[in-house]
Formats: sequence, C-alpha cells, structure tokens
Amino acid sequence: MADPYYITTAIHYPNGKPHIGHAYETVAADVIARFQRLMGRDVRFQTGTDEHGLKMARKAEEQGKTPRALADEMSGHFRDLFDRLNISYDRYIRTTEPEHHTASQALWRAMEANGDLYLDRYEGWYSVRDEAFYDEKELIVGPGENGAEEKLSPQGTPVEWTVEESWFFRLSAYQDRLLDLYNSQPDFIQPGSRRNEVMRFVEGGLRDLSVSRTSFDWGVKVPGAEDHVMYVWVDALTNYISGLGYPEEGAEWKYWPADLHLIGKDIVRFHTVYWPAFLMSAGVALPKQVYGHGFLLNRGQKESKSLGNVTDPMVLADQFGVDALRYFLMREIAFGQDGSYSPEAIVTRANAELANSFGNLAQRTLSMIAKNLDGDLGAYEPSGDDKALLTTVQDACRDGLPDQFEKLAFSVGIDAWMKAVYACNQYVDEQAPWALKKTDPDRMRTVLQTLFIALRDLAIAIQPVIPEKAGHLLTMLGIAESARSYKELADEGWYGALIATGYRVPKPDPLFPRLELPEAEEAN
RNA sequence: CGCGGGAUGGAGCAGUCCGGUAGCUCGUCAGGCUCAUAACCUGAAGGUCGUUGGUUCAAAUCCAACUCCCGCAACCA
Repeated sequence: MADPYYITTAIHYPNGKPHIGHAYETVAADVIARFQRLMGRDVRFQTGTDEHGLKMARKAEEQGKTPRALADEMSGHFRDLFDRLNISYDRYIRTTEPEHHTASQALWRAMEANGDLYLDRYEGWYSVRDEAFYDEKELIVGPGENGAEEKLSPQGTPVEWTVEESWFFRLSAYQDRLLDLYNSQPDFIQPGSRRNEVMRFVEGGLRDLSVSRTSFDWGVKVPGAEDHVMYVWVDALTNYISGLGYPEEGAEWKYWPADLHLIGKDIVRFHTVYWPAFLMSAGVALPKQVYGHGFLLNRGQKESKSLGNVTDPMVLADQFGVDALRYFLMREIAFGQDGSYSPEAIVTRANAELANSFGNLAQRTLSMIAKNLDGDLGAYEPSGDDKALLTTVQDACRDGLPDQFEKLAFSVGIDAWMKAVYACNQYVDEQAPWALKKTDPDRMRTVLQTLFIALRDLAIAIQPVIPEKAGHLLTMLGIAESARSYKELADEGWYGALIATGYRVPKPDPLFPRLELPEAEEAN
C-alpha cells in the first residue's frame, strides 16, 4: 500500500468572505497534495472553516442572524472558492460538525486525565478584539476610540477589567519538552526564521493558558462544565485530528501524524507551541512539520478593507483563468516570504511564460505535426542533438522540479522547468523544422518527434501547478490518464506503446490565450 | 531599549545559512527567423549588491555600529 501523506491548511475563520490570502495558502497546499499524489503517495488533504468564537457570534448578531446561519453562508463562500480554484481536498471540515465537537471533547478529557487542566479564576484586562488578556504592565495609555486617554492593549485596542472563571492548561509544564522537540527535530518549524522566533518565545518562559470562556456560548462545550465553551484555538487545532475520526482510530487514522500543517506566518505560535503541547498532554503523536508561509501584498501593501484594496480571488480567477492564477501564485513569490501581486504582474507573468513560452511551444509543435505529418508520428530514431535536448528536459522534469517541490521551493522548481521550456524553443530555432520540410523530411520528423516527447514530460511535471491545462495538453498528446504520474517519467517504453496504438495528433488549439489587462486596471 | 520583514542594474525579485568571475523575469536597444498565440531565437547596454568600520588572500554573503523603508487596531493567510 502506498505511503500515507497528510497535509492540512489552517482552517479559515469565516467572519468575512475569502480574500487572496486564503486562496494563496489553499492553492499552495493543493499543489503539494497533487505533487505528492503524482509521487505515488496516498494523500489526504484537509481544509475547512473554523466557525466558533466570540467574533463569529458578534458578527452574526450585527447581521441579525444566528451564528449557525452566518457560518453556513460564509463557509459556503470558502467552499465555492476552493472548488473554483480546483482545490483537490479530500475533506472539508467545519468545526460546527457534531463529530468535531465529540473529538474536541475527547481531546479535552485526555488532557484532563493527564492532570493538565485545572479550574481557576481569571482576573485581568481583557481585549475583546484581541480575544486576549493582558498584564497591567503590558498596557499602554493612549487615545481610545472616543479620543480620551484610556488604557489600551499593546495593540491599541480597548481593554476592560474582567473577572472570569476559566479552565487553564498547564502549558508552563511543557517548556522543556517543546524546546527538546525543536532541537531534536529542526524541521518541525519551517522556515528557519520562524523557528528562531518561536524558540526565543518559548525560552522566555511559558505561562498557563486560559482555555475556556463563560462569557458567550458559541463554541464547543467543556465536558462536565457546560457553562464553559472551549477557547477557540483549542477547538480549532483539534480539527486536524477530528477530520480523521479521532478519538476512534478507524480507517483514516493511518494518516496521522500529519506530514505538514501549512499555515500563515501569523499563527505559527498556536501551531508550534500550543498544539504540540496539547497533543503531548493527550498522548497523541505530533505532526512532522509546520510551515509558516508569507503574506501576499497588493502592490506592496497589505490588503485591508479600510484601504479599499481587497481583491476577491474569485474575480481574479474569472479574469485570468484558474491555472494562470495558480501559476502566478506559485511562480512569482518565493514561498515562505512575503510577496507582491497586481493584475499587471499576473498578466505579464502568464503571458511571458505560459502563453509565449510553454503554450506557444506546444502550439507550434503540434500544429507542425498535424500539418506536416498528418498527425502520424512514426518510429523514433534520435541523433545527438535530440538526445541532448531530451536529457535537459528529463533532468528538469525528473529531478529539478520535484527536488525543489519536495522542499516547498515552488518558484525555484518552476524556474528549473521553465529553463527546459526555453531549451525546447531554442532547439526549434536551431533545427528549423520548417526548412527541413523541403530539404530533409525524415530529419524534420525526428525533430518534431523529439519535441513531442519533450512536451509530454513537461506537461506531466507541471501538473500540480496547472492541473487543468496540463491535463488538456496530455490529452492532446494522447497520454492516458493512468499514465501521467511522475514514475511514468522514467518509463522509456511509452512512446513506442503510443505509436503502436496508431494515435494521431489532432490539430491543436491554443493552450493559454494571451491575457489582456482588464479595462478598470488600465485606467489607474 | 517592544517584535518582525526589507534595502542587489529602469521595475520586480533570487542569491546571503555552507565567503571565491553578480543571476533571473519584465523593460530598453540591435540583429535573426517566419513553424507558432504580433509568438520564438541571438547579442548588447545598464549594478562600486543601503552607509561606515572590522575579520579574511578574497565579503552581496561573516562580525559590529548606523541610516532609511514596510508590517504589527480592525477585516486578516
């Protein structure tokens, strides 16, 4: 049986519609999931929505809805987006599912049984916006919302003195074990800059964590203390195992521990401090890696409603096409770092690389085959130049791209692939099959065959990033859906088998039509 | 002393961990080709890698100090 591979995104908080950042993270996770499937792994890919918490309850109240109705509506927007973006999730989890509540309570009981939960009173300055308590000494004084001087959180949000009964998790007891974890598994937190941040935080000492609330009831009830609901992060993090059927160790439990939690850089602490501590306490194995990716900036600025520069990813997909958008996101930005995007950047990148270089390579090759060979390829007897090109292409497709994707260095991997595309266009020019047509038709045939073979490898390799277009090209090339995995790249016999079937290459249609900048963007 | 990210040819970036002819895309200029999606290929111009000092035979890369820019209320990956 294939080796299991479990990848998750963060579950998204649906108190607003999805934005470009949600699309970015989920596309990246999908590329990884598709990549691992092509590598032969038995992949489980989970995403979903995190629907509890005070902010959801408040938002629903504002809109005169029940939290449940708001959650249903918003979660639907996320799901629609992911379906539109061709996200190949195996499980779309919602924390409002009864099974998730059961799982969260089971994890809670396991932590309680281990002696890590205790009831106490919490008194302190609480910021509703931050959903966090602060020490007196952390507070700053500044102009509040009505302009008067008042106590504010370090983030400048209003605070109120709150006394609340709360359950606490004995996080302080886990400091040494967490540091041991980071030291013994240097890859647990990636990239390295995030790891340093977390280690410094943990080395500074950990305080017990307040893990329940009594001030509202939109959440998972604490077992045995029904007037408490769990702190949203306790329940949210549990999604990664509740989606596999925890606490039952059924058929899907083979996927745990997760190979990768892909998350944004802002929530690294929750995933690398709290989550492993909860799991240690409950006696559940730890995930293998947490990767905190960077943020997408709109022309270098963070997107925000107040700046009015929020982009609906659905609109981008409609304007530029899903595959062009996916390609841009993975190609333009060094994964792990922040990156910038704009309509011009998407159009430029997609036109230069997908339309002009790759798409046009396929178009010129296949139309010459259709026109000059009547689509009939014939047996292949390559010369030195041909073999050299194929070696270049194979190196990129078998090693260059996969090696980098394995390290989540998507832009570097795509760059290696792109170099092979350039090599093919260069080869076309040098060989000039249109001239050979008159002088040496046999040689022309060999050149076109070589390009055909190269196209097949290029299309297989790039599938994770542009699944729809790569699939369409492979279909034009006559490659069966069952013969598109990465291991097929090493199969030397496929070409002979294909021509034995008498396959004829059809007259092609352009894979990536050139994109135009939408009118609205040209105006500014 | 709050935290973090960044400063590399006109623009956007990689390279910095593990020092050794400064690389990519776009843009500009010149040439080639005409199969192909006004696409493709070749060549050229253009950078003292933020500043200063240090280590070294050698620094974009290591060390120290400094300057400037950007995030860190809310929505929010």
